[in-house]
Amino acid sequence: MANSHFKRGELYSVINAMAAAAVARRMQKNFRDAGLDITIEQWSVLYHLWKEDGLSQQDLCNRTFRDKPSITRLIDNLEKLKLVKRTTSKYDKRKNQIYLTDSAKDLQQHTIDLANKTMDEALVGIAKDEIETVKIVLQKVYDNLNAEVK
Amino acid sequence: MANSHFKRGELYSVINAMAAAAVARRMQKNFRDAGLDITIEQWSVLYHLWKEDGLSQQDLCNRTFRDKPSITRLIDNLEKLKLVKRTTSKYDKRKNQIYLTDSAKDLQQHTIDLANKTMDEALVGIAKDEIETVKIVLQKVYDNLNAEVK
DNA sequence: GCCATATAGTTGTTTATGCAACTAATTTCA
DNA sequence: TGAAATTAGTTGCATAAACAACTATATGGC
Repeated sequence: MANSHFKRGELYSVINAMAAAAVARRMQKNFRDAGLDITIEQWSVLYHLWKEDGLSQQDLCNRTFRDKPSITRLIDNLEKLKLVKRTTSKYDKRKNQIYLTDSAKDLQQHTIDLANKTMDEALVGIAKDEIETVKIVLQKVYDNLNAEVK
Repeated sequence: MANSHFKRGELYSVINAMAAAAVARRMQKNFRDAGLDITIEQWSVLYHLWKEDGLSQQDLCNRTFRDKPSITRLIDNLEKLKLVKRTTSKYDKRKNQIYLTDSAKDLQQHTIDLANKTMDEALVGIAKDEIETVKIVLQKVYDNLNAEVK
C-alpha cells in the first residue's frame, strides 16, 4: 500500500480546491447579505468588462478561463439581468462585443468593496510575502497546465 | 478610481480559482485518456472511502467540503456506476454508511497513479518549500473562512 | 415521559461547467 | 479564386454545486 498514497499532491490538491471553494462561498454570501442579485461567476465577467468594456466572448473565455458555452450562458443570464448588452462586431461578423449597461457600471464600486472585504476575511494572519509566494506558485501551476495544452 | 481596483486579492483570487480549475481539468483529462468513466468529483468521494470505508454521508460532506444535497447526488451516481453501496447504519437510523464495491477497490491504484501524474505535471519547477508554504497558506485561508461560519 | 430542538439525508430549484457537435464567418494556401 | 482549414458562438447533454425546504430520527432538558 506504500504507493496507494496520493503522493505530494494530496493535501495540496484537496486544500487548493477547498480554499477556492471557501473563498467562493464567502464571497457569494457577502454579496447575498448585501442584497446583491448576482452570482460570483457573473461578477467575474463584469469585473473584466469594468476593466475593458466591449470585450468579445472569446476574450472573456481567455480571461476567466472558462469555455465558450459557459461564457455564452453566463452572458445570456447577464443580459436577462440587464447588466450587459451583446452586439455584433462590425469588423468580424462572427464576434460579439459585450458591453456593460449603466446598471452594471453602478455596481462596480460596491461589489469590489465586497470582494475586498472577502479577501480581508480570507487573508487574516497571512503575511504579504506568503501571499506573494502563493501567487507565484499558483501562477506557475496554471502556466504548467496551460502551456502544454495548446 | 483608486479604490475600484480589487485590492490585494485580485491576482490571488483569480489565480487561486484558475489554478484549481486547471488542475481539475487536467486530472479529468488524464482519467478520460486512460479510459476511466468517473468524474474527479466522484473520485474525490472514492478517495476518502479508500482511506476509510463505511463513512456516513455527513462525514463525506465534511471531508470533501460539499453540502449534503451534493453528496447525496454524487453517491446516487456512484451507486449507478456500482462503485458504492448505501446501507442504513444500525446505530442511527438517520445515517447511511457508504461502502466501496469490489469494482471501486480495483480502481484505487490506477486512479491514484493518475492523480500523482497530474500533480507531477502541475508542480514542475516548483520547490518543496514553496509547496509547503502554499499548503500552509491555503489551509489558513480555509480555516479563516470556516472557523467563523459555524 | 414528553416536547422542543438538533441532525442526517432527500427533494426542488436555479446556476454553472465542460465536452461534443454544429453553423456561420473568416482565414489560409495552392 | 476557390476549397480546405480555422475560428466565434450556439445548442445538446450530463454532471455538479449550493440554498431552501422538508421528513424522519435522535438528543436534551424539564
